[in-house]
Amino acid sequence: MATIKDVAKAAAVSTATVSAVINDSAYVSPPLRARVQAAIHELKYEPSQMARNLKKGRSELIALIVADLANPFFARMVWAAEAAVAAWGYSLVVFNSDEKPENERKALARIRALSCDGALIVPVGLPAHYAQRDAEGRSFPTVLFGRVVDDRQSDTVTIDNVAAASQVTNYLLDLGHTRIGSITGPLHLTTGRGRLDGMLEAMARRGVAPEPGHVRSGEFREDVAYSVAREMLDRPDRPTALYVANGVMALGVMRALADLSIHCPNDISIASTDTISGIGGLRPRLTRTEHPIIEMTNEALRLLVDRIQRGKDKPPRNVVFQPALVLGESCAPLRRG
Amino acid sequence: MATIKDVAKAAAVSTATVSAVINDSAYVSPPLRARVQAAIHELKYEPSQMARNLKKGRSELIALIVADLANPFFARMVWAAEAAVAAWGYSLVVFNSDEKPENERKALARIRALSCDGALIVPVGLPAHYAQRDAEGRSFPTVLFGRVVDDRQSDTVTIDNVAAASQVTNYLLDLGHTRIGSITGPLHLTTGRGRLDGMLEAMARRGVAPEPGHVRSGEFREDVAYSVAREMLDRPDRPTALYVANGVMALGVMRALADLSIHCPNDISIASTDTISGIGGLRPRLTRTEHPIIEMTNEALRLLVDRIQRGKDKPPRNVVFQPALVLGESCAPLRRG
DNA sequence: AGAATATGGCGAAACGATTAGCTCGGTGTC
DNA sequence: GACACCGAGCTAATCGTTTCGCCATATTCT
Repeated sequence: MATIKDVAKAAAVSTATVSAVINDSAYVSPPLRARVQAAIHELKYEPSQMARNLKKGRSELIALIVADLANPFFARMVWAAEAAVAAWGYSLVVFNSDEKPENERKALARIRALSCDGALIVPVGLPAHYAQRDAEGRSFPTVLFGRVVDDRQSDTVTIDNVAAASQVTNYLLDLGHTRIGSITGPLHLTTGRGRLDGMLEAMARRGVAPEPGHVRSGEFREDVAYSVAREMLDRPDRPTALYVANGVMALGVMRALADLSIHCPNDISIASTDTISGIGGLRPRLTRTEHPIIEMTNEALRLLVDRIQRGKDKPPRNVVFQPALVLGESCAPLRRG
Repeated sequence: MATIKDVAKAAAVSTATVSAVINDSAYVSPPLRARVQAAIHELKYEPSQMARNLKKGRSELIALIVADLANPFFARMVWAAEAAVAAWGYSLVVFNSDEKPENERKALARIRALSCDGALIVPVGLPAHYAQRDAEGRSFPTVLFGRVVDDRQSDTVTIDNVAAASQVTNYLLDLGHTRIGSITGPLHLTTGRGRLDGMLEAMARRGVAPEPGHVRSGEFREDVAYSVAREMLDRPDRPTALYVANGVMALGVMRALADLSIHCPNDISIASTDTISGIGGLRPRLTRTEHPIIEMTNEALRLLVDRIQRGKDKPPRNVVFQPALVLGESCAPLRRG
């Protein structure tokens, strides 16, 4: 590769002038500028981003750590993040913590080593200090996404999980259901806990409560939801309606229903929270809340880039999005008797 | 951040010694080593990957350009690639060309600027010279994935598309179908062209050919497949079986069938090539070929890392994977009459 | 004993850019 | 004509590492 020195030599100017031409950082007379540009073209010179980064102390890299890359929800987030990051002139480095604190720790170390300019993190959920302050007391630009952890340093972008679950549950209650069950996510995550709380609250407001055994917690995984659903639904006292905590799990539940020959919505009503691409082909269409994941990701990156480019010392901001209820055909009014 | 100089000063040694301690690159006497390590700990020193990279001329970054990040197939590939890359000690920078040559060009430029050590590329399909040789004639380590383009410089990892389509088509023929239609991918891509060719070949071997209007090409997108299917299938002379070129499109076709109240497999048999996660919840289960995307991605990264670490001048290798036919319930024998 | 050989550690030159500070003519003002 | 001022371009220091070559000292060989 040609370096800036080669160009300087070829154009018979100093490296400072070449730099000025490249960056438009100072006035260079037309003849010189032309010579420099000719030399650049001639030598196929491209400035080394690495050298530039070292000097300027930034890397134009933004890191994304997601909790589960195999989950289509987060895959979609990667898609949105790549586009947003590119639009801001950065590149995206992707990490998968796979819900394991250990992997998250490794990724964070790697991010510091690469001197990424900032990080968008779907935390695994342990209370942690993500926005570690360095020696000078400046904190590393960080936006936490989707899950709330006890971190008063970082910006956060989340969805109102309680509201999402309440909306869905109220809809089921309005259809006359009272024997409502739920397959929840992990309860140490706000996305798991909050959705269960929202459901319980909504039921409590109508003076009902789920029966024991009708609320089962699991992981946000298709196969786990499948087995939990098979077990819960293959008995006479099964619920008449089921609230499933996320889209991936809903797929598992639908698969279980098919295997058990339970018809939805005739035999049981199913509703869920959040959505995943590909769910569109499912019949019956699922009644669910949709989360504006693209808008959320864009907003998160707006916050992040703002923190990178403007001050790192602004107070943290917390943006909460509202979910929207979308009706499918997976729920039916309770049949008496 | 503390630098190597600070550490050297604190431990009263030279920076060379600190470097030797960090990298284990030379013998350092126990007392000195201890002093240095103490200083490192004391100052919370972490070597700057950026400075290191500049000096050593590598970045420990591997780039991945996929043709369509919104496609679950490629999302899954990102998942596999992140894991593999991390296992090799690299980090993954993700780009989305969105099937646009212009975006791919930009991504390639960015990759060079970041001095990534290598790139795994799902090419948009234009004949191009990906493994550009630099001034010294060494080519940039590149592996092309999934689609064949005219590039004799790069390693490639692909699937045998013709075989995939043939298998599926033969299965439909064995069920007695002869009025077989197809919704194909873009024919300028080998994944599109090859699958159509495989289907036509298989039919030709049995002395049949699709009727005009029963082969329609589109894009690898759910919505495009949906509208093409609606149009093709909403007429009396519709095919009795349909071969759909990929998983995303199959979802769109199933959606069209539901809207048209055409029952699968009673009224029409559907089969497709490749698979996507989430398709598991679909009923009836799709008869399809499965592509070993994880193994393919792992193999591609093995080739890439090998090329990065061993010679860049080995002759290019081309690995072709074979698809496997997986039977679902979306196909039924032809009903005479 | 003196020469040859090893060995631990240091000094300083890279890597490829940016940028502060300087030089050196040319203008403008009084 | 002397003075300050300005603007284009250059020199050289710097970012934080790695690494080549060198220098003492200690060990071994003849």
